[in-house]
Amino acid sequence: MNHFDYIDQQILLQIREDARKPFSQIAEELKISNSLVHQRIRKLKENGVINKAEFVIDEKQIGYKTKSYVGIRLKEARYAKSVVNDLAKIPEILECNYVSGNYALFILIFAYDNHHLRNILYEQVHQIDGVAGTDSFICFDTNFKRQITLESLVKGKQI
Amino acid sequence: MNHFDYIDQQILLQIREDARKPFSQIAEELKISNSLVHQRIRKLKENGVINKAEFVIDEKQIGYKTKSYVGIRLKEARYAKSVVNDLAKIPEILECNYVSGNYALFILIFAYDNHHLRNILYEQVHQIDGVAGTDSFICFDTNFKRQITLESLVKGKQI
DNA sequence: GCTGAAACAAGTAGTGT
DNA sequence: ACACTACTTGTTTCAGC
Repeated sequence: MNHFDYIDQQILLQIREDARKPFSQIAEELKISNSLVHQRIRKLKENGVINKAEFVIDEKQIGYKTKSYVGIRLKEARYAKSVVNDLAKIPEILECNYVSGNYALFILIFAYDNHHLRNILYEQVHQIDGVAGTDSFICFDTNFKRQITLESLVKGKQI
Repeated sequence: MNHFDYIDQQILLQIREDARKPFSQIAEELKISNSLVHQRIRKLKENGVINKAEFVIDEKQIGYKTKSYVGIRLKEARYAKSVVNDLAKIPEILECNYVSGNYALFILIFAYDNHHLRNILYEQVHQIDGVAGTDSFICFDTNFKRQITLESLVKGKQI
């Protein structure tokens, strides 16, 4: 487990909201040198706390209007690995997890519309060897979507 | 619906993978001026296609080991709005959607461990007025997690 | 572990085609 | 819609505390 101090926490809070924020500006606000900001960010990368900076694309704006979570049941548990492999080939599936409960796998799909979603499920997912059935949870609206809190992050003294 | 050309597509492909990639470098690779890169990105922002750049934080590295999707059933549909309001106050809930199917709401929770998850569900979520019950889909492993494909984005000629 | 200065690279804005 | 130039700003490295 990593150790974070107040500076690390503050840097993380800022860059996760704006990955293009100038390091020099962060330095100014925290009243530290910009080389220190640089150093800390390098260490956070080395420790795998942050990996990459991404511009967030609004899926709706580029035509993907239907978002749906889908639970997948398998004929037998041993199919899991090969099913995951086949699911990975479908570009509209953005996330795939092994889960507890009624389903073996739980995936996230973005499709152009409901019809497109239906096609992906019936013509692609259901054709995969080992898939017994699926249940869809189509998202009518996303009420909120946010990043994890960092308030509890600082183990040391907060200056 | 927006119109995208080859340049827009290429810029999006690059900055969504590395939001800190110098615009001048993108310009060089696409053999255009860096002011054009700048212009295009400004337009993509104006159109809401991209909104912000975020550094991706690895939740596991900062102590959140348990990821779980949770379906929520309500006593009556009319509770939906106030329940969403109360869910938003729980910081470990990172996403909340209205969905079709067996559940009214579908949320994503990150907790320190299974015990912490149990506490959040029993002591917080289940106490909310209108919540009838929940089903948890704890993620044992995330096989993949990726961004949407942009191959189909270009409506015009690809040079 | 941190700062400060200096060399270098990138972002920005205005002008012209 | 795009490129070019001049100007401003940010990044990065390294010697020194």
